[in-house]
Amino acid sequence: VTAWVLHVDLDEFIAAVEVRRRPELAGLPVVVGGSGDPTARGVVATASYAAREHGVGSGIPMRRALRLCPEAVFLPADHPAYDAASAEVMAVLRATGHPVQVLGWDEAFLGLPGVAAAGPDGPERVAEQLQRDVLAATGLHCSVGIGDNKLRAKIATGFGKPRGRFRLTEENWWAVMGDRSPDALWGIGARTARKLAALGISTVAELAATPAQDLAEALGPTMGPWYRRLGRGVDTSPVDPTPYVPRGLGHETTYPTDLTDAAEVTAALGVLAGRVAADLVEQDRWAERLVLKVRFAPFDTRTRSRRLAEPTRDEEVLATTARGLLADLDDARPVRLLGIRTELTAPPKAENQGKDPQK
DNA sequence: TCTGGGGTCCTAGGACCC
DNA sequence: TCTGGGGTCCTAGGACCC
Repeated sequence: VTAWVLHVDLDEFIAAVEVRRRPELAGLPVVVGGSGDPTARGVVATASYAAREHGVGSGIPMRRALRLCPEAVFLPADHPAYDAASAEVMAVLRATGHPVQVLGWDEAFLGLPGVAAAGPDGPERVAEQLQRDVLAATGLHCSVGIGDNKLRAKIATGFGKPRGRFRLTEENWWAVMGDRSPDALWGIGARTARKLAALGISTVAELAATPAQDLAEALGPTMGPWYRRLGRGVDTSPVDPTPYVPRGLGHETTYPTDLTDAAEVTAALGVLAGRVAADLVEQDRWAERLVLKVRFAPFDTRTRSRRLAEPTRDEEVLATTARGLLADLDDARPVRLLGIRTELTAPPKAENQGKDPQK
């Protein structure tokens, strides 16, 4: 039985990885995103804390980041470097022997059985040791949320940043969360918060007190009741250490300048199909459905999808299918973005995993 | 807000079948 | 056919997260 859940989240992960290999950047405003050129199209992936003091944050356009903080060091995203650093961190977490559920490059849940947290200081001791171990092994700082379930642990982390810990349980849930806006919850964003506000629900406590049926009618039979559970901090899902198996795979590109020529668009779809096919081969997976995404200038986005006649990883089949879907749109406006995503067939049964998929 | 790229899951309407 | 009800699949789009 799991007594506690820890949520480990690296502090300014991408910026920290860049600073780690270029120590002269320590303490400076560092902004990573897009091509690294702050005058080109792209948004900020991560900003160092020094850059955040100028108002630069994840998701804002690089051009705006340049205006807010002209002295910042701008760098392109280097995915292989972040993959490698992430693997170092996850290895430290797994070395504890506790189940680890990876959420992304820089986050994971750990399940602590009762005995591991039975000491006089509870799970804080385990969290502190983890922070020391991660720092010693990787040079990276992290924050840890401590909860009686995954939802509360995940939310708690934000209150512990940077380099700290915070405990959020049934006991202090209402004191900490009750008066906050519902979008403080993991799973409720700006759009849903606005819909809730229109229903007269503007705090977590009000959300928790709303009958599930009212929420189901307004927000859907699955989502409505789920939002109510979020409001109460209820989450029964286990820490699941099963290795992640992707269900889809794709690539998309926002072009430096809009594509206006049909031949250019045709060629660009060929490039995307080639990247997707290469990944399918590399990961030994098969596509059974293809989704074409087109963003016409200035920002009107359409998708068209088609089930493939048979599972494929053939570049030409993907390109031809995507071009056919584009032709169906019958729209000659300039193109800002093209994307090809595939949905994958179930992977071949792993033989020596020792995992029971039913469990 | 001149607005990235990689994902996941849910919803709703229509087709199709019995 | 002036057509009931239920189930499943397909497709487009929405919302969220890192």
